[in-house]
Amino acid sequence: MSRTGAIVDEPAKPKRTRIQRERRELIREAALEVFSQHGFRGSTIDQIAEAAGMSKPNLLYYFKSKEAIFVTLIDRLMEAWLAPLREMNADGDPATEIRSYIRRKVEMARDFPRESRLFANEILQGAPRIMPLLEGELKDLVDEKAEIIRQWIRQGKLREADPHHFIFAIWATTQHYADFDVQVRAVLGPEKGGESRFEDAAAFLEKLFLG
Amino acid sequence: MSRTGAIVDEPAKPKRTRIQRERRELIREAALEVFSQHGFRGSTIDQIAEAAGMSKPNLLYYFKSKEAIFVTLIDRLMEAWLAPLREMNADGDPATEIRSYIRRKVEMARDFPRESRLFANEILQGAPRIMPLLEGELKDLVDEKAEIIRQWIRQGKLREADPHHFIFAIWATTQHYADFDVQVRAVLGPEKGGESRFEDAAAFLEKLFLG
DNA sequence: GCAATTTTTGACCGTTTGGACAATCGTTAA
DNA sequence: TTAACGATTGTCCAAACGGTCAAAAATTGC
Repeated sequence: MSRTGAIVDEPAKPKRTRIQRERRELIREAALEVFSQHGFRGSTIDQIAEAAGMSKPNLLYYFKSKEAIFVTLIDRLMEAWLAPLREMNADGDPATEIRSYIRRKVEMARDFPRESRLFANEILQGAPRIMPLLEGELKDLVDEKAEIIRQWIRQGKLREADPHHFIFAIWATTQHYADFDVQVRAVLGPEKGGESRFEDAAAFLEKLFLG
Repeated sequence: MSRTGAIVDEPAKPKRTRIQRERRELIREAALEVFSQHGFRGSTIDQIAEAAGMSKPNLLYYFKSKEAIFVTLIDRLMEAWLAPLREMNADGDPATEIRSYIRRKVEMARDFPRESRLFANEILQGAPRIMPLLEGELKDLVDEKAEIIRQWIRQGKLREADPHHFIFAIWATTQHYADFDVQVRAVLGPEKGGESRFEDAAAFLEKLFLG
């Protein structure tokens, strides 16, 4: 009731020093690298510590457990993940809005593949840590945007289609280029698999969803 | 040179008894359940053994290591995985062939989600065990079918689009309903997330790719 | 029925892992 | 200068893990 206030989890007074902020960020970066490659269970604290250039006990001085690192990563990730969809504007031109959304998602697949894989891994394992978020914030956001798309369709500005599955299809196709990158590159081969593959994908997807 | 013949891996003479065949199949089923939920590193031999209703040493009597179980699973999986694409027939009606392919892939997402997740997991981790297959057999198959699609497009039977990315898009969207199932159900909610979601998805995807 | 073979298990082993701890080292501010 | 506090590390531990082994139990072939 008095000073501490919070019976719940997070530290009541983070009050981080400069070094703490820097080191925690350094650890997050290293952990992202390791977790996205090996998954949660497949990664060890030692690996993360080495990638961050510090000893294991030192890392555990900044994060009290492996789980704690993972959770802060997921938290940050979800923010960035929802942002592009949030920006879809009901008052904008439908084709332009959809096109922008696709472009941003492809750019994210290109520029933040580790984040995408981390997210995919979490969902694959049954989303044990973010289930409430999926059923709450995410569902609400999708429902809201689906309604916008439904109106665009009603106005004849977009092709007839189920808005929810429309959004799923954009997610699936764009994230595919991050999550299944090795397969994409293996199949395209050295010639077509160069860095142009993201531009090719974006062009293809625009046509697919708007053409 | 003489009797053994194979310098390579697999046992020259499997010569399995009835019990061995049954038990090995039982173990594969249990391993599929466990691996697809927790990934390779996240699964333990004990978990698999318990799921198969036997002791750990007993399981190791049938498969010499955890890795060995995983490998036979992947092998079987890849066969089933390539089959639908193999069936795409150059002499058939393009729309019908694509429609059938999409339907089969959606059915596989519905009926074999564990296999899909196992595969996704392997690719996510960089496909350490199936890279040669991706660059060889898979690439060849995709190139062959892409050529067929290219001709269909040239004949005006399909919309203009890059055949490789066209195939990727079908993979991504259909497998999404297996790999990201928890997210799909969370977003659709109890009403729309019932078992009809696969039929809805199939209908949506047909329109998307052929409409 | 019995010997040979296959199947099953309890006990065990070395290694890896997440994490705790106390001691040390560095920094800072009075 | 020094006391207080922040940062770092070597050492250690208990649990979990993959896998072995010898011996027991069950099955099979005669």
